[in-house]
Amino acid sequence: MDSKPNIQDVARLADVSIATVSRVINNQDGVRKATEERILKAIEELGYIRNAAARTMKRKETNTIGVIVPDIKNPFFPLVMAGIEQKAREKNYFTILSSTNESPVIEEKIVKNFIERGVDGVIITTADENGEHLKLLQEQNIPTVAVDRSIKSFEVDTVLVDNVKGAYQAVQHLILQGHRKIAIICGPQNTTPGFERFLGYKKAIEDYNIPLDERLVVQGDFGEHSGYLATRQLRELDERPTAIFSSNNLMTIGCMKALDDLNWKLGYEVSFIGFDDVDIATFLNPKLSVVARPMKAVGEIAFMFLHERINFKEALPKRQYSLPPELIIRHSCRLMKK
Amino acid sequence: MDSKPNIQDVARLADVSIATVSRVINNQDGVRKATEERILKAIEELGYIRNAAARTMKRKETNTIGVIVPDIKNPFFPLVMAGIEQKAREKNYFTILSSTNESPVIEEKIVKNFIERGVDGVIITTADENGEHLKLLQEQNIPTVAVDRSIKSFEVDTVLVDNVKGAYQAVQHLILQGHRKIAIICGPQNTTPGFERFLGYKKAIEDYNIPLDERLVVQGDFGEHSGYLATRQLRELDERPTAIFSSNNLMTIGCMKALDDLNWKLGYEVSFIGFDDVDIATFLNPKLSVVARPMKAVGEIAFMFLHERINFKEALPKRQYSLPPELIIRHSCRLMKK
DNA sequence: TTGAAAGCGCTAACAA
DNA sequence: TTGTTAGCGCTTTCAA
Repeated sequence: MDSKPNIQDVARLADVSIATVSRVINNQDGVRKATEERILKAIEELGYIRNAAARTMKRKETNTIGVIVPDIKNPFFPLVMAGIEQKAREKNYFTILSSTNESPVIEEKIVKNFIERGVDGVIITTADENGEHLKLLQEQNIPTVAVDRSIKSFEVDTVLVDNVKGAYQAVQHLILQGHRKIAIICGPQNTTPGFERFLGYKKAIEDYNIPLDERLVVQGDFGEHSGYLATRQLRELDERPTAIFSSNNLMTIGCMKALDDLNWKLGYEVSFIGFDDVDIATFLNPKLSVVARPMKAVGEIAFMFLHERINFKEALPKRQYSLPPELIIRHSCRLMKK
Repeated sequence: MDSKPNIQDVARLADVSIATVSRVINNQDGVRKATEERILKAIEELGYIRNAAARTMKRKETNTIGVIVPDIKNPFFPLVMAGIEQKAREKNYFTILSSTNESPVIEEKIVKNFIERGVDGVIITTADENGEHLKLLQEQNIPTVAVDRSIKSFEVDTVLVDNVKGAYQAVQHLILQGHRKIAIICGPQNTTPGFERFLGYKKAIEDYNIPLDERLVVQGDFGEHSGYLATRQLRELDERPTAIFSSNNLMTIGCMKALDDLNWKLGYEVSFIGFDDVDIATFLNPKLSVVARPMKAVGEIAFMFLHERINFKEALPKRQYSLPPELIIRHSCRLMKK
């Protein structure tokens, strides 16, 4: 067991040719039982493990998919990942995950590295939807699925949650409670989720004949701190909103911290609803109403798409799947007293 | 651009030998400027990307480390991962992550797959500390670092947080507030964190001459639901505890849900302190006191250990690093009224 | 400064 | 049922 044993060593020990050993380690038939056992024994004895690099060189496939997320610390992604991994495991695929820290530069490096490694496909939530830095995927003809954020510069299969509908429902709920001064903490408008959720907000107030008040529209960056700042800004207004809609989980957390610091009474002085369910939702008093997304299902469908794309490459037209969000009513939206 | 271009295609187009191309793509010198530019141009034109499999075959190293965690959905791990990734990126290593779902069987498969791929090392929080299923790592002489949970069956570098100390401080804090009926929600006793935190608990009450009351020791499995159940069980006691110490983050969450359901007033009727800081800690009322762990530092040190081990293999003795936890006092532990 | 060529460990086509 | 052999795409040694 000096340096790593290879297929040669096994063949020699079992007194057969390497071709026969190859058959055994690949579970092909056409090997006499006794021979197989001898080989298995040799493998065991030497502690032989097949070299994936060499195998890949011949086979041109790795049975591995790469997953790229912008921020592993955002709980949304581990949940999506769990869905991907489960389905992948069923189909005998391996999954490798990398996080870009929201940096397109790092993202590009990761993509390149994944391609070098010959992943059979990639699932990505990009740090920059314009997607120029992802052209490699297209050029190299790598099956790709976009999740949560779409890619502008070329066509890919995409799995999204219906952001417009989710935001609409949330805001509608507020309106039906009698609110008219409804603020929105927006995500970045150059991202699909940020833009579409704002769209849903606008659509809802429009449908109910509420004029859009620019002062109630505050920009955030999907980060916790921006939610905090936005909330403080809203509090400064002469005419304060009676309700707030936050566009994502992290900003919701920031918003709650601000509410607490400002002593702005959740549910009483200001109603609240957020996009994305969060851990803290049921621990607050009152409990937070939210629009929840089916993260695991997102991951599962993303993998199914990718798997089909890997196996039929050109044949399929590009698809987009939009999952319905779910409105979860708890107690943070109160009826407006007239 | 029919099938993927290789080094041959580049060489042909640039009218040089493949050796020269190889020099360029590996940034070696000894290539005339003009030649280099011609090659670069050819690479660009063809969209050439070097094949990692072929490269690995020659080089015998991948500049990649594998990370194995038991549950990607537990926020502890993404945070550790962030620390690993950051340091790895600095040293030009790539990181691939897989989650085992707490299954030693899946874990063994992942380990094997990582070895097949020739990872230069692995960082692992194992699903089964006895570690028989990890012998491969040892046999194949793969540099390995254990994180958070140790491995019994062979020696590895290990990075832990000082569980005994953390639990001791937490329980001591309770004692100094005048509590004597202090319950513990334990983790599995066959895991290092579960066992050691119980040890810290015992040590603390012993030091302060409080007899161990078996009824106040409830077993959990580190999962949320077990924390919930444990809390209900404690509530049933004739002599209820005046304080609870929970051994990890998920059980803390379960415990909080139970407190709420049982209408058992946190801080007033029962004091609480938990191992691990949690998102919800500062949103509860009163805010939760906890023992926090430096997750990112854990990841960083784990990578540093691994990196040294990769570069000096045999030379180093096995090391164990124990990080100090931090006691964060908020408001969930109240002074006992005499 | 450049090129020729050996060979890394494996799979698969073909032959026996 | 088993063996021989030609590469897969690259790095690296040696020679020019």
